[in-house]
Amino acid sequence: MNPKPNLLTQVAAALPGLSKSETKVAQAILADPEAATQSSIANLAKSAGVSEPSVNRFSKRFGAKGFPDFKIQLATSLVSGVRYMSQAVEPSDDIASYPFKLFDNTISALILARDALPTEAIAEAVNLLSEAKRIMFLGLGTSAAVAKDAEHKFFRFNTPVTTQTDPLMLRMLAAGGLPGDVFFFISHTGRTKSIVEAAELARASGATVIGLTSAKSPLAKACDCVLEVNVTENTDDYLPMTSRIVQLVFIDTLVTGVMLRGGSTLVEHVARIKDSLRATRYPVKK
Amino acid sequence: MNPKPNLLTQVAAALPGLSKSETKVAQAILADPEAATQSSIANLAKSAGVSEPSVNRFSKRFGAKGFPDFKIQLATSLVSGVRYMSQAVEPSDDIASYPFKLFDNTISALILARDALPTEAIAEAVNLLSEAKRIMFLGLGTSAAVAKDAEHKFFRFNTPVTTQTDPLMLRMLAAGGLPGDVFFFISHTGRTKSIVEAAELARASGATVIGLTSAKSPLAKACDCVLEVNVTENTDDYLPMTSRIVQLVFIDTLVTGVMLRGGSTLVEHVARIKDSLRATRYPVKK
DNA sequence: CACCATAAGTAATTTAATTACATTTTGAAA
DNA sequence: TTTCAAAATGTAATTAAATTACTTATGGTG
Repeated sequence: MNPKPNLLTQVAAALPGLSKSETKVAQAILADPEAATQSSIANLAKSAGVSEPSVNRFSKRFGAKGFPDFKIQLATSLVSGVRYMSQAVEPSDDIASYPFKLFDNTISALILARDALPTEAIAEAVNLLSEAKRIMFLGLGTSAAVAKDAEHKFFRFNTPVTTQTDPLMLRMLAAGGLPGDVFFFISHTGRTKSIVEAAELARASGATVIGLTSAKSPLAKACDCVLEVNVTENTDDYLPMTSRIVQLVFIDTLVTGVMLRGGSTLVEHVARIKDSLRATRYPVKK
Repeated sequence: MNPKPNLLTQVAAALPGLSKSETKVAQAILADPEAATQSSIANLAKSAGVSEPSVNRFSKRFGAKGFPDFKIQLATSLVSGVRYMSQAVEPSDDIASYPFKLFDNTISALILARDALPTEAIAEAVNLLSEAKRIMFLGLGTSAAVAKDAEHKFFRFNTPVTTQTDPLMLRMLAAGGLPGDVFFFISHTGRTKSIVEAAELARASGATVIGLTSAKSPLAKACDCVLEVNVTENTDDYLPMTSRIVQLVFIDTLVTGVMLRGGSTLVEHVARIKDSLRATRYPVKK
């Protein structure tokens, strides 16, 4: 549950300290780990040129209950990743477990999101954003931080971009939308009244409305283009965590899409802006 | 590329078409896949309430050579992975590749960060934050969004919390620090002058200074407690992306740590605050 | 060079998994 | 509703795999 250094790495690292026949076993495993997970103890013993108990002892040395257990651990370590569907944080968790659970949960959420990416919608959103005369990123609460991040990234392009969290300003902004404006609404639930109403106003005003939200939500219904993020937060007692991370990677995706679409001209423009920050930092000494 | 037929998913998907005892086996596996990879065929048969050959037949139905082979495939599927060290986005990338690259890069960064988590520093930061009389989250640029997110989460606790991005205000705030104040600085590079100077001022004023930054940076040197985030951005031509995601998961970790430390009292407090938001949303219709 | 400690192997034993076969259940047709 | 065949499941025997107990070999040290 805690730091689980890759078993294969561990075997490689332990090599120098191993005895003669254990070295043979280690080499046989390292030579073809995939095959090792498939073979019987007899098989592996033979291909390593040692006896079966040697393989068994080898397995135990690496913390396994026996050879079959070792094979399972090995199989697991061959995939660089995370335990799927890790559990929610519980009151009994301590420093050795909850940070890892949080990372694992986040990673799992990203993997799920990646496996269900709405590429067409992304492509469309990139087009809309690239051609926008003006962009508004709008979110409240947790999503306000996401909107701010989006603003910060899009600010580097040539298009005017703003965020707004005051609900009254939001309404006025939306009501005053014009063709060419892109209103980008961010809401995990897609049910926040001010946001949904603003989206409806914006749409009625003739502007383009994009939503980064969950499918079939009221907000989704009010949008021209919906970027569906379906994340099941498994943290009822605690705070929502993973959804905004997925939202942010969506923002990254859009930024990248706009950059790619803009070509070298835009890349240079952004580079110039980035350079302007150099003077604000202490230089890295060689 | 993307869709990996996850064995666990396959089992879940096949459920409706399974026979009575196969369903039992499937349910037993789905109930605790982790345990299934550890148990013998007899064990699993017992906990599913079926005979051993049923389990064996079940295994074969899912394409395994036998039960041990099934266990290995299952163990593998419990780890959902990413191609380790995926590449940077290139101008030649299109909609079918760059979104996946971005997700993969982010996931890889999180995996690396998880494998190098500074647990002691996290524990210390949790203690400091839990006991703070006042907390300031301070970051500029991209990190401002992270600070905002942190503010939003810590706002739900009992402790006063603020953010600030105006460099002059920052200086004044830092200079006016008092014992019991916690200044939490966020900076990927750890070299932003205003931030480093503010950290030094805050420290001199007697407040506690925590830094979420990269190791050995000027900012790190000015802190009482450093949360090291070492992310190598592999996006020189494009924009920094992954570091702030890792920072955010660190924030999540700290929030969770404070919650756990606060116990049920704090959990209830936060739940009450969360409830207050209900009225702002359209209800979910049944 | 004798001794102990460690390493490795052999063979017996135990445990686990599979197969062959018997029994039960199910569902369709008479 | 009865009957029968096909599918599903279980029982028990068999085979395969892994482990343990024990023996032999190796290497370093007094």
